[in-house]
Amino acid sequence: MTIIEFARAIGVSPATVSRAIHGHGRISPTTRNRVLQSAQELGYTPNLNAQRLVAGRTNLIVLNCGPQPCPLSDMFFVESLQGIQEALCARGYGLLLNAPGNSPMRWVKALAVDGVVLGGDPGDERLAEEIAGMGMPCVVMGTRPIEGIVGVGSAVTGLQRGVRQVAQMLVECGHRRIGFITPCLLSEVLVLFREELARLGVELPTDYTVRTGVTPEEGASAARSLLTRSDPPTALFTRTDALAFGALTAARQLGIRVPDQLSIVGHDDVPFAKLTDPPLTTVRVDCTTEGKAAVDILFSLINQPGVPGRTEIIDTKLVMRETVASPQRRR
Amino acid sequence: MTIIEFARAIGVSPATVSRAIHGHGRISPTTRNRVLQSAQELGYTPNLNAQRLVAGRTNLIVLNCGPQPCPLSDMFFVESLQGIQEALCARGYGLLLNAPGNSPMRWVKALAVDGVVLGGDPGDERLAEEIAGMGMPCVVMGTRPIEGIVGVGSAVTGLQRGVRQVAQMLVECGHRRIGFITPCLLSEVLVLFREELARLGVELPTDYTVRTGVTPEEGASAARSLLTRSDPPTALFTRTDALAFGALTAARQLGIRVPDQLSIVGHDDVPFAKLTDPPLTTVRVDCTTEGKAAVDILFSLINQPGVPGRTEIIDTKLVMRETVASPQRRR
DNA sequence: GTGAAAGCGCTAACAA
DNA sequence: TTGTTAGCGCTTTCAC
Repeated sequence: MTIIEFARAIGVSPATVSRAIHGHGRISPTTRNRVLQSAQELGYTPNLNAQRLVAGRTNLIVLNCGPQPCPLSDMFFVESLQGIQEALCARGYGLLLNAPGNSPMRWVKALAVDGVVLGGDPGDERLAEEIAGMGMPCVVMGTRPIEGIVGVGSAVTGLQRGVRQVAQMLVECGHRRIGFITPCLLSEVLVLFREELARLGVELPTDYTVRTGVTPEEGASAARSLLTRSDPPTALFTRTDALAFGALTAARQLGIRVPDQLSIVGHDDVPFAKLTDPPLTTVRVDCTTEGKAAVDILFSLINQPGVPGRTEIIDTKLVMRETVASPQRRR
Repeated sequence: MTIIEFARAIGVSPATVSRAIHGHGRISPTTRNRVLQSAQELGYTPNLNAQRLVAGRTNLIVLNCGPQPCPLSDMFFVESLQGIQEALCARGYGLLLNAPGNSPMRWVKALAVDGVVLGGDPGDERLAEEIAGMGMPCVVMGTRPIEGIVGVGSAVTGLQRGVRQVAQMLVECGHRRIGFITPCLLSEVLVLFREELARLGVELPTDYTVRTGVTPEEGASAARSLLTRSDPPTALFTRTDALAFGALTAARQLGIRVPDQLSIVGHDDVPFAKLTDPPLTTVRVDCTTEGKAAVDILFSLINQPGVPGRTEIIDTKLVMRETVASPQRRR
């Protein structure tokens, strides 16, 4: 049913119907109520596409997520989604999910959305500029903000707090020989960790850091190489929980008790982290808040175009569970 | 830039531009190429909202997912998404994600989508009828199909195969006293499992089945209650992997070696199932295929309205890992 | 093979 | 307070 048919059916003009539905424009409460009730009864709902065409707004946001599947980013993805949907919902907005591998520019160019959230992949920087260049607001998530560009905001994870807390906690517990395992070539977490340890007077030698893959198996072998040294570390910090799972396995196989003889700390707090045996002490990344912040920033950009978006940093934090204790002599 | 501005800029009529872009209608290859190239150069893209208004089609599907967050359905959700996006993408369609807690009718009534995929929650049956009643095609996922309704199709997980395989495999291994743990009041899996065991001549007594919560902790205590009996089961089958994780922990705490002294089989094959120690033997649910099937069925409904949609059943299957062995005497 | 013009369903400026 | 009407940007008959 179109607005004309509906208006005719209840004996008013289309304009009156529109006014009744939107609430603005002068209209008598009586008419308004009558129209609203009739709409209910006759099941009239405005055609969203027509509304969008005339309004030049879609009340839609597109989320661009990286090339899935990756078990890790999957988790981050789902959690972000919670926050994004919540914030969107509160404003009557809908969420379009861009297909992995496709460019979100498709939606931007066709004016099919009012803004875009970039999930935080390498390459997002260039993408953000391009999007903003077309006058479409955009916000990046992930780990490194984009600043100073008109129409681009950032809601990112601040890795520093959690990593510092790990360093402090480990040192306070009495650990001095600490190992670090990462899948990255250049790990920001490693840099921060080493920095903070140094500040606390503890050195993290290069040969106590090992670079490996992303699977637990690879984490296990990395841990093994560290733990079978003549002067093994008393604690292990891994860049991801998956690697920590492997470390846990390696320790068990070597007959090293966790946490008594070896402390292990993961990073990311994936759902399974609390299910390991013992439950993994790790660093929580609050993607839900990050998603919510991203949308909040996006809306401030939508409502006030022409300015650089702000940057919000969501700090990580240490979650104490049961894989850390003061070091004891092995054997 | 509108089609009129663009057409004027390159010295043709809007109609010609439209024909060039869509490829149908009579148009000379020369003009077509010229228009296409100019569009590229000048950056003209048709306004999607206008296209949708005039076409009466949106090239958009809405996915309705249940009330999140639930760690389990989250996994299913992400996996389904892969299949859904893939199938959608292949047809040039986009995906709208309905916010949890909101009714997808919002999009249906406003003609903002061409079809809907229901994630598979209780209540979907009524919803499906309502949606189809408005002439909008719809497909349910999940575990129980909806059949015989015009405009409604189903792509569901068939639990039977995997469960049968578990029963057969366990019995073949020599297990006769088998325990079952579930969070459900009425578990279809339990029914199927008991049935198949009976067929194989093995009884599953009521007091070897325990109903508990969804967390691993609850799984652990359920397992403990079974394992501390005077005649404990030699194998445990749990309705979910999370419960199996708990069973694994319980066994370890009781000093029972898995799989030598106790076999454990989970269900769902969540990502972490392969990360347990030892890796969990479980039943795989192929949500990606299910999502893909759902979209395929939805499109057949979109292209041929007025008929009941077909039902596709995606069978589960046993994934052998390392938590099952032939039973040995404990102690 | 190409252009002119009518409408898709809605909103908002303007009239009444 | 309400109705009339001119677009929003596009596609698609229908002439040419």
